[in-house]
Amino acid sequence: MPMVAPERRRRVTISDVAKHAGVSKAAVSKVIRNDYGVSDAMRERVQRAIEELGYRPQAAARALRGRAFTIGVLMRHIGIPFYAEIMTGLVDQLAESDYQAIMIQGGTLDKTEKRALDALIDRQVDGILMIAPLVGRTQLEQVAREFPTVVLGRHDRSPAYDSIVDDDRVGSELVMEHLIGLGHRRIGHITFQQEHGRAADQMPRIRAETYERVMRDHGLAGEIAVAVTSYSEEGGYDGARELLSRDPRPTAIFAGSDEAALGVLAALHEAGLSVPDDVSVAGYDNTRLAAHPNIALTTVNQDGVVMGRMAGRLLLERIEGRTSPVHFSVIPSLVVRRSTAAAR
Amino acid sequence: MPMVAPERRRRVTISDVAKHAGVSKAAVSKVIRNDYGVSDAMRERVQRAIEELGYRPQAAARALRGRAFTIGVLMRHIGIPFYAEIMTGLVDQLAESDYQAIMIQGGTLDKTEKRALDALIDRQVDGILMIAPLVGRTQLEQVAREFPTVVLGRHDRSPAYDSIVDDDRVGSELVMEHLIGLGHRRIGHITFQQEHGRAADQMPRIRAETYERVMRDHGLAGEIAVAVTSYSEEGGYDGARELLSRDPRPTAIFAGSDEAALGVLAALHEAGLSVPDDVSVAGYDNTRLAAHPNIALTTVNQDGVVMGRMAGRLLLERIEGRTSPVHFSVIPSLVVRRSTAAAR
DNA sequence: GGGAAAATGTGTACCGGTCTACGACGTCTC
DNA sequence: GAGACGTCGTAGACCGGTACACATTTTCCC
Repeated sequence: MPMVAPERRRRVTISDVAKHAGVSKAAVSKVIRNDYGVSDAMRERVQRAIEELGYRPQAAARALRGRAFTIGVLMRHIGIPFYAEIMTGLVDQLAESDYQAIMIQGGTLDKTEKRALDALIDRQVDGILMIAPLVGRTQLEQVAREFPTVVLGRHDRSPAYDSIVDDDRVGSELVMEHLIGLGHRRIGHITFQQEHGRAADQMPRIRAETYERVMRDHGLAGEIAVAVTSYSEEGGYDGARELLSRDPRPTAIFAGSDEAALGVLAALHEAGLSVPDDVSVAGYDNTRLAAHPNIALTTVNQDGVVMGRMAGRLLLERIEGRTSPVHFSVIPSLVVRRSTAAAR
Repeated sequence: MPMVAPERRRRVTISDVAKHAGVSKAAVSKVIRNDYGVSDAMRERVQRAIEELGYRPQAAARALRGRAFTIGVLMRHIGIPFYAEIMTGLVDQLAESDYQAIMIQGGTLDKTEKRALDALIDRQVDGILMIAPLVGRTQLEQVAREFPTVVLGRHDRSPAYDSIVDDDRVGSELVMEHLIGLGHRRIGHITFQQEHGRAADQMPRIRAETYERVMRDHGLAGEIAVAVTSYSEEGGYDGARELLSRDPRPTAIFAGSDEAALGVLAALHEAGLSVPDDVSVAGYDNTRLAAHPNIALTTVNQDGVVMGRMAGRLLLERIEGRTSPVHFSVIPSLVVRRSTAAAR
């Protein structure tokens, strides 16, 4: 018996459908795209043929002339719970449209992010969602001029793109008023220093400035203590050690992010200090971890799902032709857990 | 002064490059693809033109005839730290090639996963990495027959695709021997019940079976106690409550995943039981959280980075034409932390 | 020096869709 | 009943690359 090669059967194309339905390619195309000038009879006929053959249009071919029906999402890493929330919202919003979201990791270097962004552009995405991108404002605007773009998590507005941000000022105020309300005076803050010469990300700056302003507003200017490290767990750890080395040490620490707050908790644990008895700790982001009983971190919740859904809506609008920019701000809320308590 | 429309300048194409360099399109294409039959002079000349014009080939156009240089990754959700590790390995491996990885979320339903998989296929990816997919084996094989496919985290092998798994048998043995070595006898286990009629995911079954086997091997058949919930935090919580309701209650719990172990910790916390004094807890996966001092979970480490890198390698090989299947197994290791201690 | 073989460059069909232009037909209006 | 107009369907150029066939030149070898 002769060995037959496992025939890699060709994918069904629009021509196959046209032939099967006894109509022209153009007609099938019209039906697919819900274009004007199709009779009910034609629509039904073509749709049955599509059904029978199991036809699915090929995005690459569509992209060449029309749209790819693809939204590209650029993020530093996956694995960040807040990003997952954003995606949930985005996917939910896109579910009713014909668009699909694909994600790509940009990493934490300018170079790798650039490569990832190019990769999206090369793949002819119809719109781009950039989550907390590193890229400079000028290049960002250049991209935005060519493709519908929504930037999430960056405070530098531009008429060229839409932006979605959490109102970090409000969120930081919530934390600070909470701590001060508990009687704390020596409150330390951990912030994130951008690389030199990069104007990109104002978010840590806003949180830090709000911290300082609220301190001053309450006559605590002399107690201001900021550790400049990063928003990572390591950054929180290092920052906490720096703050704890002060004499007298702070009775509360407002970490700029939950990640950093985790590092703070680790440092306190190591130093034999108890939370919240010796030191109160607050974070920002309300990551899933923060809710765990062993962590129970007081933090700020920003609704990632809402942000993601909004991102989807804005992108679809831009794809449909809107050119006037929209800047959307989400009001955060405070989530009080066991990591903060009255000062002693 | 007349208002000039912000001219959306056309993207540079291969023809532009050809014209600029004074050669044919075909020649440029050859240079790009590193094809045979290009002189050094030609190569240099074309490359300079590409440089000068800032040309980048369009993936959609390439895909139509040749390759898209894209690897599609299908995962349930982003936001899972272990997946992030896999991606790190994959991206690292692909960095030296011309391929780019894009990700898509399949969700936890058959229907949404199917849609996501179709979306990848419609986008003409050259290879697919499926991380713990839900899809049935038959359909999986069908996809694999048409596209180079690597499946990660599923134990059902097939000649049609490559698979990468953690050796769950070894990992579970490590945990169990550790607990038994500490003197525990009443050890409970939390496992994940697949939906009815789905043969998909044997992984929880292997962990559970190994648990039972080791118990029996040590003459502890009578102490076997399994809670069937899920691998999520909620599942762990529910499972722990079920196990704790026994009399006498177990002195140790082996949760099938770190996620579930977090839920176990929450339940114990709520019940006023101390870890590890009253109950020892072990997980599986060594997520980043497990390492945090406030959690300090004994768990099994599987090297996601290695798995991701291997996935990349296998995919590239398949794209290059390999058809014989490869099944790769990663040997896990035990990470002992403070959540386990000698039985009292 | 001559013929074969290897190296190099080009022309062009083709991939699978979209979109524009146009023709055929039916309906309405006066 | 003629012209205007709206509706519906089709032909075929086109998007930006790739790949094959082929022409031309160069190299090699005896």
